[in-house]
Amino acid sequence: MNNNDSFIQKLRSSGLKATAQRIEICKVLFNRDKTFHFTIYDLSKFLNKKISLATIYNTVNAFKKKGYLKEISINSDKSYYDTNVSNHHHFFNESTNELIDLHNKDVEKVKIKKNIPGKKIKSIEVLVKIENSN
Amino acid sequence: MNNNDSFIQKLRSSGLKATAQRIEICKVLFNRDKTFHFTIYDLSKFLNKKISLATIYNTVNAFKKKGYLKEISINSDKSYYDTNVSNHHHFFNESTNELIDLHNKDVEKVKIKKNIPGKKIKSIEVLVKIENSN
DNA sequence: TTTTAATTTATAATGATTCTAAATAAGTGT
DNA sequence: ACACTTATTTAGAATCATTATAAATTAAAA
Repeated sequence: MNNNDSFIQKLRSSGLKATAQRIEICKVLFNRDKTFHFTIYDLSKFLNKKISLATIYNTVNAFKKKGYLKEISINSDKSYYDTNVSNHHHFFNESTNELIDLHNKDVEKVKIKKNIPGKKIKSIEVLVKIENSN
Repeated sequence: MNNNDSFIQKLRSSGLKATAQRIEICKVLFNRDKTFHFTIYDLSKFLNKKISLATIYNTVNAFKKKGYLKEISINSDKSYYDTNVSNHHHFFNESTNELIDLHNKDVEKVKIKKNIPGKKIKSIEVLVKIENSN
């Protein structure tokens, strides 16, 4: 089974049609050793005008809904996404607007001593903002 | 010293001219018992069309730069601000898009076991996403 | 009071994202 | 292989938050 086939399976198994565009996007996003942090603009540059911007948005939103991508919470004018959908955290380099993974093992378990009645915790996200230390 | 005077002092002491608009905005933001979480849209509703939207943006940005307001990191189409500029964290109710303070004393100290060479940590923010538990 | 620079403002511009609706293509059944 | 149904793609328009512009106003200093 080659790479494309695995993407086709992945797409079909979640009820998405395996279109050429989605497979192309899968290749950019998931054929990687390390996790990929990106904006729509970043992704569109990788795709090099081969795919319409509307489709890129549609696909990223679809993948997010299916749990293949995760949106990262930072205050920015644009959305950042992460191919690492497991539980983990981030450094955000405010000098370069760059994200760096911060694995769970590198953060001592975050313990919340307050609970909100009638609500349950969905996720706990730690964002460590960093800057040049000179 | 009445309230306005204290705002005038506050503004002047940080090199901002004490304009009627800024004093009006100070009253909305800082005459409160509890901290105030808001968007520009929220604030403009409180000000009830008395002040131009451009001025509201300018002022919020100026106050943020001076450290009177803090921007909160959540992935949203708009920016959220907080009148509590001390070190603390947040719950974000995903059902209602509402923010709730999570004081430092209610979070066990977040310990980061990884450091990025040449960078220093500027802030550590914890965002606890919650939803209805039924 | 005069002066100067900061501020306010309406409006235009920008940029990210979503919407629209027509054309295309995937997957299903024959 | 073929037709059918429905999802998807797409260009372009629309929307929404935010910033820029540039002329009029005003605060604060001289």
